[in-house]
Amino acid sequence: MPARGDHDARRRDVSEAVWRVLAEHGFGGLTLRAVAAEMGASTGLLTHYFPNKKALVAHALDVADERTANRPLRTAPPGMPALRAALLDVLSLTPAATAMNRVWVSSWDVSLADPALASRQKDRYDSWRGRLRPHVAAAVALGELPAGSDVDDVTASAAAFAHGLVVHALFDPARFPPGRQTALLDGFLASLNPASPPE
Amino acid sequence: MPARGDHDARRRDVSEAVWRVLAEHGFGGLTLRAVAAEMGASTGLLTHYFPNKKALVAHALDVADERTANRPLRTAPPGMPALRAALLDVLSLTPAATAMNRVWVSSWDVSLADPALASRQKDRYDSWRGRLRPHVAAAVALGELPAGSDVDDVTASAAAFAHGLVVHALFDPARFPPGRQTALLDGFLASLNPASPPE
DNA sequence: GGGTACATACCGAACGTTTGTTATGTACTC
DNA sequence: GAGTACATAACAAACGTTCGGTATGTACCC
Repeated sequence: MPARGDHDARRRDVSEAVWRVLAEHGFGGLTLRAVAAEMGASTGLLTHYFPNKKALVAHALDVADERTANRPLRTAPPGMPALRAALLDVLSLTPAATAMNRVWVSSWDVSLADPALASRQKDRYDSWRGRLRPHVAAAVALGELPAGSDVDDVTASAAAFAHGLVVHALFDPARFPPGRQTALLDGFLASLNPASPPE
Repeated sequence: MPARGDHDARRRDVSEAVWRVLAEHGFGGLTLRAVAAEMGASTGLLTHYFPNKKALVAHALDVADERTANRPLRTAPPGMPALRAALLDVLSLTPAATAMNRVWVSSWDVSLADPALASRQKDRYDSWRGRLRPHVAAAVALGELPAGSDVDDVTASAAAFAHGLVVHALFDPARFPPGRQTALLDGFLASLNPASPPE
């Protein structure tokens, strides 16, 4: 029996079961019974920790977001290498990352349908771009990007490119293996600096 | 009452009602009764034309795909202008295009969960890149892109960029109004050619 | 330290609703 | 009258949610 006071830990356990169900069956297969079965518990447990299904989903996305933020990130020198590393962290280069991306892409449906979730999703990508931005700014300062570059525009472009690549790789993993994803990203980053030769 | 023999037309009517429901409530809100109500009919009509819900959804996606292919496209000179036009056709520059993209993004959840739909979606994006590719090849031939460019890579990058932009614009339309989407796309296309100055 | 009081954690069943699907009925066309 | 094109009604299954019940803790009193 779990000791008292690990209420939050239990909620996290539930959220991870939610995550596992989503990774396998998508939102269409996400039911309270499926989640309960996934963690070997009853639906009573779920309702004990969450007022309703919507709250359960929202918390699962929050937990995943937090785990994404706290996972071991690639380290790289400031400027372009750091930007590259941050974007590589997002691509589907490992099975775990692929499963994660699969769920995030799936979540876009419910997020678009529910204003509250949509707002949260907007904030998420907003803050992601906010974390990318300093790297772009550093790259400009270091002369790795043209002096006239609009930092916000470059950041938004890089974010869009990475997310688009995630989607295409999810549907056609054979055509977008990790090596090609990396190569495409490198090509994109290289093209941002007109001075560098395409080697 | 519809005349006899327009069986396919009626199926298309149904699919467009499906589309409208999806645009407003996502797949979580897609029920046979909702579709029937949307077109002022009964569920009996739906089952008369489709064996089950899955077939109904699949056909709706096919019809939308066909409509996407046959819609009035921008015309532009071969090479980069044509590529730009083709990508602009995909962005959320009008309310209609936004609604369309919203549904496509939503469909990614079910598509990822169902192997049959996933395969179809893969083919769709495959053929889309196939339609983009000639423009890239023409741009290389015309000297608008570096002679050494890998046509497939550039095509894939452009497709990914556009789709990523679609997603970000859907969640944060205020930050990605049509003008900025166009500007970001132009910036991306300009960066593909190292020779052109950033004006 | 035993006994009472109460909160927490969870199960398992039940509730009412909604779902996709099927069956039946009706009107119109050829 | 056979067949198409629907509406209407009914179906069982599955859904989210509610709820009574039980087990297990902690807190306090004597």
